[in-house]
Amino acid sequence: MLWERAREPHAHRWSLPGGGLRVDEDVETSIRRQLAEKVDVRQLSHVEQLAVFSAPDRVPGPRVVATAFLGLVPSDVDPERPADTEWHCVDTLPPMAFDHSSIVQRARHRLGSKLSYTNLGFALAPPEFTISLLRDHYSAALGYRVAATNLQRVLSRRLLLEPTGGTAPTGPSGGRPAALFRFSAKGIKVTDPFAVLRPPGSGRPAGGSGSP
Amino acid sequence: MLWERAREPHAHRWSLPGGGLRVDEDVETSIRRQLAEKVDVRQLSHVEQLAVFSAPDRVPGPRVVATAFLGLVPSDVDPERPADTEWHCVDTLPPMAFDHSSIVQRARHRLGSKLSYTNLGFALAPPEFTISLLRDHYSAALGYRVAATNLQRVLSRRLLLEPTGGTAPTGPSGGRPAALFRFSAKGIKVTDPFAVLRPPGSGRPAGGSGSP
DNA sequence: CAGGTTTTCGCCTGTTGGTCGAAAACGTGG
DNA sequence: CCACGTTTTCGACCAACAGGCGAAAACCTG
Repeated sequence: MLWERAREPHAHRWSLPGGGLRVDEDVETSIRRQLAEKVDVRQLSHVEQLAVFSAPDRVPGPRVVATAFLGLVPSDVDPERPADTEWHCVDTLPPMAFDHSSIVQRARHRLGSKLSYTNLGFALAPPEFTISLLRDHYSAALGYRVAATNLQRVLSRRLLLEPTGGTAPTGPSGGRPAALFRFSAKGIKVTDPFAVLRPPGSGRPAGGSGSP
Repeated sequence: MLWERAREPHAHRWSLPGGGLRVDEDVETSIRRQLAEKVDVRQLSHVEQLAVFSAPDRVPGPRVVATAFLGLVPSDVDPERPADTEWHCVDTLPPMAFDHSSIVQRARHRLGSKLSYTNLGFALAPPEFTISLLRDHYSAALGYRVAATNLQRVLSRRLLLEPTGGTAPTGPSGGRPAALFRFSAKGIKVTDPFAVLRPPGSGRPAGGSGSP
């Protein structure tokens, strides 16, 4: 979500929402306050620090150091917003102000990396969703098509998918109605990658069928 | 590596190296400059942004926002350093100044997370090393014992291990001399987790043995 | 009710990683 | 100089995991 700058510098170019840090708030409080001036922050399903951008010449004039955040909103909500802000596709970005273009690139990269190893995918989906919707989100974020079969199996194994029993309304061209799922709170909370080198005891001893 | 503060506030408490950002440098340049006042920065094998710490009261007096970094040094080097600095074990830290204790915790967590999914392990090892040494480093950083067999297989599959042909001197209690390896530059450079949901084409089609 | 569409499920395959045991290569002490 | 302990290395086995169909299920339209 970008907004179009009205004043110099970089007038009429698109910009990420943000602003100055006050003396009595930390950076996360600040970014939520900045965002609240544009949209309803309660819709935010995920917020995390991305990185500090601090090149001396990244902004003309006095020195400005930026702490960039990655924020996600479920795909079914379109928060009320002022006239100068608009949603943009990350693949077709307009000319952007300052170094905001590289910030977006970094955010996209981070999202893709974390998607398949964490629960972050659920931050993109509404409370109840179909596997197909989830598949579309994953495909878009990762840049390649993922199979619905694998997605469901992987997430089910981690006890993250819980069927609601309901089914989604069928599409305009027919087809079997998709089952609805929700994010199971009893599932594994994953904010870090799973370890490839696991602790001992997570495997099974080989049953020695026994050559003599 | 910590240094003992001589002056108030928090005199005689241990502190992470750091200092103010100059107007003509970015944060990474700055942290390298700060560190250069203590040790030989050329020994640093890895440097990455960790997080911003910005609680309004994290430092008494005027507001200070910190960008924390994670820096690694190979285990065989012990850089020259002034008298007021010292290496400490992360499990037994002394009373620390400001919020530096939580910064260290965060860094330790990050190291463990990234270790098994990236090439970061090599930043901890000397140019030539044995599998046992690598195993010890991984075990220490992850907090549990990893098997040398698995470690070697996992890293070999990623084409990261390259035998030098030499062997390490045998220990005081005998034992087979360990083969030496080096980090292969032709291996896969991994800074992000491997994707669990892989792109299509990475699996193999099922050979239909064919029920009628 | 025949055709098209979308979802769902089962089965197969290749790969990965944990475990274990045996063999190899070294030092030491009797 | 040879049995013994020690450490590393290698091969084999097994379970879990993830990708790839293809058939069946469930819905709509005409």
